[in-house]
Amino acid sequence: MDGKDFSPEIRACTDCPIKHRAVCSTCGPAEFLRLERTKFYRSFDAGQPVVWAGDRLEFVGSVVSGVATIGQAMEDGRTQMVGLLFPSDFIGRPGRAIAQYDVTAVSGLTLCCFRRSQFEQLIKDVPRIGQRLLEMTLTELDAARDWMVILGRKTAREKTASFLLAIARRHATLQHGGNCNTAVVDLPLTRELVANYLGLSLETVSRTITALKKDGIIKLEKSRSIVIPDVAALMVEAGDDVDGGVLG
Amino acid sequence: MDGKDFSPEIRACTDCPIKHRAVCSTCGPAEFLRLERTKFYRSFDAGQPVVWAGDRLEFVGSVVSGVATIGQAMEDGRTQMVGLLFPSDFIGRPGRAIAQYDVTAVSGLTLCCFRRSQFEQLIKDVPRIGQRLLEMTLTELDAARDWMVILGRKTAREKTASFLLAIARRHATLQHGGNCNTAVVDLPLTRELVANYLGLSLETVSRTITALKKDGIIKLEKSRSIVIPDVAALMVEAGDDVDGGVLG
DNA sequence: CGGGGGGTTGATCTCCTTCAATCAACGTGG
DNA sequence: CCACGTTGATTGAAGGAGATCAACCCCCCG
Repeated sequence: MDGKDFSPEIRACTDCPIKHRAVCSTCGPAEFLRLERTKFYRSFDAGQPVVWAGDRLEFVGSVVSGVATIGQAMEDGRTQMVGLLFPSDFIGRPGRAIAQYDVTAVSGLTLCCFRRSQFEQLIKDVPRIGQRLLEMTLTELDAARDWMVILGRKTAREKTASFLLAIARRHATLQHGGNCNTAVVDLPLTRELVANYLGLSLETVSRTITALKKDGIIKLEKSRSIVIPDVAALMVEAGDDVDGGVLG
Repeated sequence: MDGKDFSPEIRACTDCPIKHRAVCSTCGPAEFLRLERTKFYRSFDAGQPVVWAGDRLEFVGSVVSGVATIGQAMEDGRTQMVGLLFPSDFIGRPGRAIAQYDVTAVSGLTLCCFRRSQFEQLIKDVPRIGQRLLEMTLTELDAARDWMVILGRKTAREKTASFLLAIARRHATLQHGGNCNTAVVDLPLTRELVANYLGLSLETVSRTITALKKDGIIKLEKSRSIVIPDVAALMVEAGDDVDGGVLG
């Protein structure tokens, strides 16, 4: 319920950068008109909370730009990240008034929001929106389960490699168009947040990245800008099947 | 694609033990008629695979009775359980032909199934089924995220306590009707499978259960039958907020 | 009686955490 | 322009939680 209340200039849905992937991606012109009447934008500065676990959340929305984290804190201060939100990802849950997790803006963040009650009605009126949300939620569930394998069974090195690959899959600037075996990753997170995601200490993350660098698996341009000269080699480090596919 | 092909006696949906919680719980009499025309039952013995990751899965379905696990294996043999399926839980994903995870029957298992193609049509025709599936999937996603916290940040003792509580929440025979602070849990899983769920070794699970017993937090009737004399005390061990609520 | 699955317990080792110091980059105000 | 404080990152040393290897027990069943 914090965050800046001013809206960026209202944008037409047809110009929206996330229209092909977001929850609204199956909408037609008539439905966009309805969305445009009820949607509103919210922006958050880096570090600002979008909502705390346990608070009421009266809106749902899509990330238009920026990155946010979904996390949970234990009383003694331990924290675990349980999701990472990139543009087109969805925040909030229809049918639930109380947030289950902390959501925090990592970088500057802009959301395209709807009042929860209105969105619930929207789902009833426009089944394809509900279908799209189901599709997205099933994908999220698979991602969460993949993450459970990483958290439960992988070593620090495998965890770190897996993380770099996951970011690469969503964010990478691919080089060498041909085989696409080289990638450049700009980490949106600090070492501490990466550790938080991987269930490690930040020191271990730092050491592991250094080790991967020493072994020639990655190169650091800056501490947040990482070159992967051989994606397949990194996949081996991640302990995944290297089933031929590059950046899955 | 294994499993016994004979069906148990076909059951009327109105007599079905899971009709109040399963994906069909929002259906009316007319919709039940349609389900009854297309549904079929499948049974699996304890230990049998329902489907392997990577295999085609041409049906979706609900657990009618028994328990199944969702898991993933790494090439070197490490495995991590990513879900536990009890009666009324849903298996399979509309829109996906290839299973993402291994599903295995833990005890004798009976599923109420639909051909995937037919179920996809069903969702289009009957929006409330899709809505119910969305609801269930969102709940699963929250459960998966809670599990990520357990896997990433909790100690062996906290993990074990959390697991016992989770089973208690779904399975417990409550005693002392008044305050409901005592519960009896019948573990559906071996120590090995519990370890698999918690991202631990089976030895650590065994030691931790012994330790909890020595500390009076739990009592063992048999190795699979566990008495929780004071649920609140176990919640403290789990490292969760003991926000008053008993068995959430 | 033998065999096997499930469970417990012990000894050792190792990977990761913890605590701590140091460093690099960056901005700010004197 | 340079001291400084701050934030993020790296590196080192020590300790511990849990894995691993291995023995043993218990109970059921053939």
